[in-house]
Amino acid sequence: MRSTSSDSRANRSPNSSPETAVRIRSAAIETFAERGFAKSTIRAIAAAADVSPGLVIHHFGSKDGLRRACDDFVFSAIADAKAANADYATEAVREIFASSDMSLNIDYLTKSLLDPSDHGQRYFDHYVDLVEGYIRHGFAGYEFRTSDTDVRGQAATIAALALAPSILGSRLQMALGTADFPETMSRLAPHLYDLYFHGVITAAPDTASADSAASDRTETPTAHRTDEGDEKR
Amino acid sequence: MRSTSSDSRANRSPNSSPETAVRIRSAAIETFAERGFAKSTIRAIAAAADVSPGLVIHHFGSKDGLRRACDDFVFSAIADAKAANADYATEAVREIFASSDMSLNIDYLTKSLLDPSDHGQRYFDHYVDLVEGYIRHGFAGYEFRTSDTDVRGQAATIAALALAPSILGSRLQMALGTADFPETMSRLAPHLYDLYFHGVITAAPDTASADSAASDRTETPTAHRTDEGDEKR
DNA sequence: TCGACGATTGAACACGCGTTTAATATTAAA
DNA sequence: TTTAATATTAAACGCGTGTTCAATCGTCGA
Repeated sequence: MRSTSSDSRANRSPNSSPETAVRIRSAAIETFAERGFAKSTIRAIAAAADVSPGLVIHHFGSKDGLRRACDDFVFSAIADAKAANADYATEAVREIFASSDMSLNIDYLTKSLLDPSDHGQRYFDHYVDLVEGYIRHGFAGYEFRTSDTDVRGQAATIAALALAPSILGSRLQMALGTADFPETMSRLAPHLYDLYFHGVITAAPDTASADSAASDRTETPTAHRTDEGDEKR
Repeated sequence: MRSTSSDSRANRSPNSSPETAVRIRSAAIETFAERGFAKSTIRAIAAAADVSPGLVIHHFGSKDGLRRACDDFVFSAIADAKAANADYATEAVREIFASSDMSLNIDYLTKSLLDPSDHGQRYFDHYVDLVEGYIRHGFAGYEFRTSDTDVRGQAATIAALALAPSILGSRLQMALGTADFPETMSRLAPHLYDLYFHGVITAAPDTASADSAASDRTETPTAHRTDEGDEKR
């Protein structure tokens, strides 16, 4: 339980403590972003930061402590970026997270979303908030159809779908034969554009074929439905 | 610790290999579906199947062998279900996978999609094929807008988005306060319905506000864009 | 009857993991 | 200079993992 990072009292420590701690944290963020938390080993992170495994523990207390430090850093980095871009935002939705070093943070958060961590949930909730704000008040000139009865559910839906390309990035890349993630995204872009502007379904079987722009239903003929009966989950 | 349920010792003949192997595989599929491959231990699977860890290896060679057996079984189970439902299909897209025991398989494949396994990719490719077929020829009375230039990319896009609710099921459940996955899905359903039928964006900033139903673009003002510059991935 | 073979098990092995520990190096304060 | 405190490391500890191994049990063909 060393108090770390922010040194307790006036000590520019003998060696290079803060600098080294930052280097370890950076290596950890990269490793976590690439392999996920569970598959990342302290030894690998230590090697990437060119220090001993013991030093990682010394500075962050434990692997979970390291994770918390990374979570905090990434989260506030994104919050800062959001604040900075809030004004002259020129593109929509996730475009806020578009700067070069932000893609690393996105990878990190995407991985964080996939293993059951509190921070991952916190990030997802925050992201839903963000989308809800966009839906309600627009974003960068774009305006959104707003659900009459359940904007929160609408925001959660859009948020989940919007994260899919990042989460399935490597699968999409393989399926489409694209070289890297940006290329994959520009391949998807026109279809996302179409979907968000016009939808994809043009005709329903028999019922409800001509309900033009009515929002919100609770039970529908369901153009897209998922599991029905199941046990756990 | 060997407890009741299905007796294995007494009347069961010495060689109950096929039945036992099936029981192990079933336990493995459940465990993998719930916790993912990496976090599932052979000991846990063996306990769930009421056998010793060694027997799991004896029947399947290794943990990877067990995984392969599970992959094959789930994949062909889904293929069979698809073939069976191919005719009187009544709902769209993933609805084929809607029977009670199929939700387990979906969980399994969803997990398989998230860690880098060959079978996960194979499943994703297959799923894109499926969606592409629906887009081209319709499904159960639904008709889809078809991209002029890149149906494959369109199918991959829709496929990825369609998987998002399953992948992020627990996150959505927490964010919305829903009780279980079916409830979560019925919360999302109307918004998915709206999105797939009509889209969500109603007005763009300045450019391209009145292109009504034009499909396919290669560069757009991008209602939904993602990362731009990044290094790895 | 009897031997052989496969199913099955409990114990143990080898390994990688997060973490601990004892020792050393380095520096600020006295 | 001395002293105290921190940074840092190499080695080892404890644990959980996948897997191996020798032994046991039950069945079946001879």
